[in-house]
Amino acid sequence: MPVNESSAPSHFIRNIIKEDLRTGKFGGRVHTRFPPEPNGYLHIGHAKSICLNFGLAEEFGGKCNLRFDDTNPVKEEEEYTRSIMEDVRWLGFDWEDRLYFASDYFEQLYRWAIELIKKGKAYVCDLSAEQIREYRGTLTEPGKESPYRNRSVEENLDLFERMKAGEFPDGSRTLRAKIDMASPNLNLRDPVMYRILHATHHRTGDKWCIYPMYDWAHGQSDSIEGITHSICTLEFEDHRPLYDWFLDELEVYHPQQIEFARLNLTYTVMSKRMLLELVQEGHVESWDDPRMPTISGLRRRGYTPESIRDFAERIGVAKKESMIDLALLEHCLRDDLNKRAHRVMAVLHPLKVVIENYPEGEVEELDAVNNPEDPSMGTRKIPFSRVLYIEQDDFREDPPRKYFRLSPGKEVRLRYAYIIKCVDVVKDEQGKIVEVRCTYDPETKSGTGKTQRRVKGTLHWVSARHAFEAEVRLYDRLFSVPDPAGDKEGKGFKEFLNPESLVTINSAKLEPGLKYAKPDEYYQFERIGYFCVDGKDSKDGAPVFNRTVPLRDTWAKIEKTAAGKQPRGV
RNA sequence: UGGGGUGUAGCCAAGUGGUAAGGCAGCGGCCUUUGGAGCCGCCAUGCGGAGGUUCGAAUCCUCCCACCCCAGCCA
Repeated sequence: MPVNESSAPSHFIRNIIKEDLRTGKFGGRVHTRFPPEPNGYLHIGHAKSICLNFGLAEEFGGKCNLRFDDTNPVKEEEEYTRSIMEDVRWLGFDWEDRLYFASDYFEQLYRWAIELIKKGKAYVCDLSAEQIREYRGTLTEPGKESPYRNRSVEENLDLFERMKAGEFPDGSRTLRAKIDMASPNLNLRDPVMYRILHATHHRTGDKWCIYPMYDWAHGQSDSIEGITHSICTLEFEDHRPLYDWFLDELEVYHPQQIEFARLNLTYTVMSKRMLLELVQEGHVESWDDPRMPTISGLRRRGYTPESIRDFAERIGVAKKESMIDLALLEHCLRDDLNKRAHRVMAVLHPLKVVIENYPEGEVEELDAVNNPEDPSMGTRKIPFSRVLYIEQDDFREDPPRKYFRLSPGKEVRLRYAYIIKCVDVVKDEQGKIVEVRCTYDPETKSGTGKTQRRVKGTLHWVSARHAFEAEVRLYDRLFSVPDPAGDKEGKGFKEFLNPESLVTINSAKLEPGLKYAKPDEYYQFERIGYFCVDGKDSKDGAPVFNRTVPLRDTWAKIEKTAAGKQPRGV
């Protein structure tokens, strides 16, 4: 066991495990499981659970299983199990040889059901779905017992056998646990254990036409696998008495269910239903659209597994329902990317700059550092010439106070190159600035140490002749309000979609080396943000760049507050 | 007016009777050839509320309030 466990912040589940280890409750074992239903793609909320389950096992020298909770054939697909395995692996976790499916236990579950019938603890019920609902009672009134509740063991055995044999149509009968129709906990009012579903299961095919319900399958699956701590979300708290009831009646190994609050993130929705809607109605391109909070979406957006794991650690684990600020996720991302991203220069909104006193036709190869945070990443050469592009935002004809960038008569440094001075501005007929004329000071070349002159601003740039043009996609939050799912007077979450969540730049000017950028590489476009190569739409020699997250922009903040205080603009 | 949960800063979150950790956000400042990064500092006389016990209460007791979950043959 790692000795550094104290370095991890404590949370209640970790405390429970430490206590169980101390008292020897499970013989010193820690065995968890991540149990997704293969009916959709994994999202950042699942990542919290994955990190918790696999992380705890790792921390205490235990094991964590990957188990698909595939008890409902009508909703589940092979495609989802594929993507789920890919996502868990990408996050950096390994279930080794412990890949399981609840459907692997159908036979055992069936035998256990017969056992309960024989004990008089389960019965076949002929009530329809609607009748079951009526008989269940309400939150404040007890339910009524089903007229089929007291069938003989023999009749139950016979009927159940015939249910399995396919003699009855869907919905005609169920197998129910005989518990207490007057229980204040509705889950204990004779819950359904099996329903008839003549559907083809993605793994068991047509072998079964009765399928176990979640409550009947989950605890027993945990038991079979020898799980010690069965961690799930808060809404299952009311199910725990049932979880315990089945295990106790069966007199089998009994894991401990522990519930924690699921993740909610500002400016996003997390329900599978809503995410599915976004995909099906075309509000996003697909499940892995870079604006989606899915693991595959985050991956395509340029998130690193490390940043997500760091995030999962920092948000903590508790029973309080919370809404985490997206800014924290972005902080974790930038924190990681800052250390690993390869710095490059890219001009998104080009403005031509001509250096009047720089010789026509001359080209210099300048040295640029690949990552100031990590010298081992080395340096590269970038071409400099007479005509360049700078960012339109980096020039203002009439600069506001504290504007450190270029403006008429002012000096600025070109990163890794020279200090230049703006001497003229060229406009078109509409008065739009189309070109800036400058002069450069040859004595100020970067790295020569010939001058001690300092200027306030440093701009990124790209040599016009050498620029490589590529498509750049600027992604932003998908929703424009912090809690799109928390309906403001009945408005649906889709009314809050951010119309500017994707802005495409067709031909940004990039430094030439970027032509060979590949997916899985992390870049920082200096002074702009972190970018990655889109894994789907890029081609060899024609990469498409996705903005992962912008750099923090102090100047934008200053301008914004200034605009707020003095609403006279410009 | 059933049952199960949860309330500590703008957002998370430690703390479990000895006088409110930490992170994010925010705000100052330093530094800087990225207005990035980094560094320094500030940010709860207060822990949902009211009583009570105690030398001492976020922690114990009583009552109250607010919010979330449960009436699928979904998970």
